[in-house]
Amino acid sequence: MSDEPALLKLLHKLESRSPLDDGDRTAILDLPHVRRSHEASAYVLRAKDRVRDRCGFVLSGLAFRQKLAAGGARQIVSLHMVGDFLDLQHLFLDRADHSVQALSRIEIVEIDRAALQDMALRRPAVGRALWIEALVEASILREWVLNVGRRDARGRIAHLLCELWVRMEAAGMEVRGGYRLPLTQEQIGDAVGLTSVHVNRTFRLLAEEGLITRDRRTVRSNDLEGLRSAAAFCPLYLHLGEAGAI
Amino acid sequence: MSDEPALLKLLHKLESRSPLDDGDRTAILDLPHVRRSHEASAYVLRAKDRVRDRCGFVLSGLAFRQKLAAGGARQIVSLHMVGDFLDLQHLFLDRADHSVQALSRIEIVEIDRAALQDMALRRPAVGRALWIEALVEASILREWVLNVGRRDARGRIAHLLCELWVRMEAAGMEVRGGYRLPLTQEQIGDAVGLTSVHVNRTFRLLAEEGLITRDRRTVRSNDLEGLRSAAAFCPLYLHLGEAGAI
DNA sequence: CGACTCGTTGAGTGATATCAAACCCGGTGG
DNA sequence: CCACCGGGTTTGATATCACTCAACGAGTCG
Repeated sequence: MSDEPALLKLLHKLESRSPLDDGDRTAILDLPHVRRSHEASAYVLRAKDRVRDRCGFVLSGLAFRQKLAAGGARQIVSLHMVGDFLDLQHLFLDRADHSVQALSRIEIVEIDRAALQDMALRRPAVGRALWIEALVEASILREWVLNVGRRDARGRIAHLLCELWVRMEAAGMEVRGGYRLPLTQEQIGDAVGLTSVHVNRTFRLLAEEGLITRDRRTVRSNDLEGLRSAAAFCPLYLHLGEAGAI
Repeated sequence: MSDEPALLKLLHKLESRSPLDDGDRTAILDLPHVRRSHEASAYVLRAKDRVRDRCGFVLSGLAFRQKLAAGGARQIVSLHMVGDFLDLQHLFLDRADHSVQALSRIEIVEIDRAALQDMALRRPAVGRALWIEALVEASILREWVLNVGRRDARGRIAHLLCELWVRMEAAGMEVRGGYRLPLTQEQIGDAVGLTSVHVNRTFRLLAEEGLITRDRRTVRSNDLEGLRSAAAFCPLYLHLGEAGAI
């Protein structure tokens, strides 16, 4: 339970994106850092604040990014899990343009921001890995714009479920025919631009179609193909196959 | 009309994001490059293609990024103008997750991709500037998710108009009480997740409210404050004040 | 002048929101 | 062990925003 494993996880993640040499590896493992955890719904970062001098990397649990519209409407703009960076999006920006919040209890490593900036700019292999991380996140944002802008309720939710399915698998989480989704229906609505009531009805619809089954907060599917086609899900945008150089 | 000015424009853009030294400047001006132009609606890059080995930087004209949903519905996920990079989003990714298309006739400089990657990874000051560019673009994407997910038609269009207003001014384009918006109403709809018919009605509504006036494809406003408040526009997400380090 | 694309408008429909109530379940305290 | 409480879920009834379909008008290009 030392914090050695924490940086190892970070190392593995980066290495999966770009080949590193020994210098890179030891530099990563030498990064000044602190382990922390947040309770569900705790803020990791608040919109409009000055960006913190530590950068979080998720070790376990889920988190999300959030923006508020006038009138208090909320939009969740991304979801994050093991192996995701929480502050890469602000690595070189000084004002937070959105909030980051824990969804469930999460554990993170906080890395010194200046040190991470330095790695990004002065260690090409690490820099490449970080670039890829940031670019993939932007790609997911584009898919979310499409999701919210051009799919109906059924497609939106099906797509969200497919995306999480694939991302969780890729992140090495336990996904065997289903997974735990610790979002309330209201939060799901905030992620896909719907009302909690309509999310509920749409879940029922998907269940009636035999595409999913639900129990508490776990979602399962015996018909993943059906779900994918309901979502018109194409995982290219997750850039999973690419290690940066093919 | 040599292409000297092209790289100078690029240089100025980068310098506005991060202070550069002489070595950076000459490296930028030495970048292998080609000047090109595209006719309106020409593709600069197609989704699912292998990413090209040149990176475009806009000198004049407008371009947009686009994704298709099943059934042919289209979503425009971003708009670009002078001083924007067209391929930064794929700088370290190998498959295009979206298409890039010219909106009006555009002029671009195409920079050798490997050379730009190299600058990003090996010239810290330039790398920082490129990071900021990419991160701001992601920030705009988050705002678009919010726009499409949580604002009504009036708010969405007002917000788009405000964003373009501010970005065009910041890019040094001529904006004096109004600007030319070379999008068809259908394209505007594709950008904000509405039908062209509804875009039309909403424009009329905004005009009736005295928030805008239209003539052909130019939009003007005598009541920018009113328009901003209709959009609940807060320009923080454009990160214009920040040079990267405050 | 005809053909086309884009903008405008009307009428009818449909998807999603809103409001409100009941229910379910886990947690807490008597 | 039961009663209660509170957040989340489920369901119904109704309202509304935005979509669809369809026609017409206006500008542009050959």
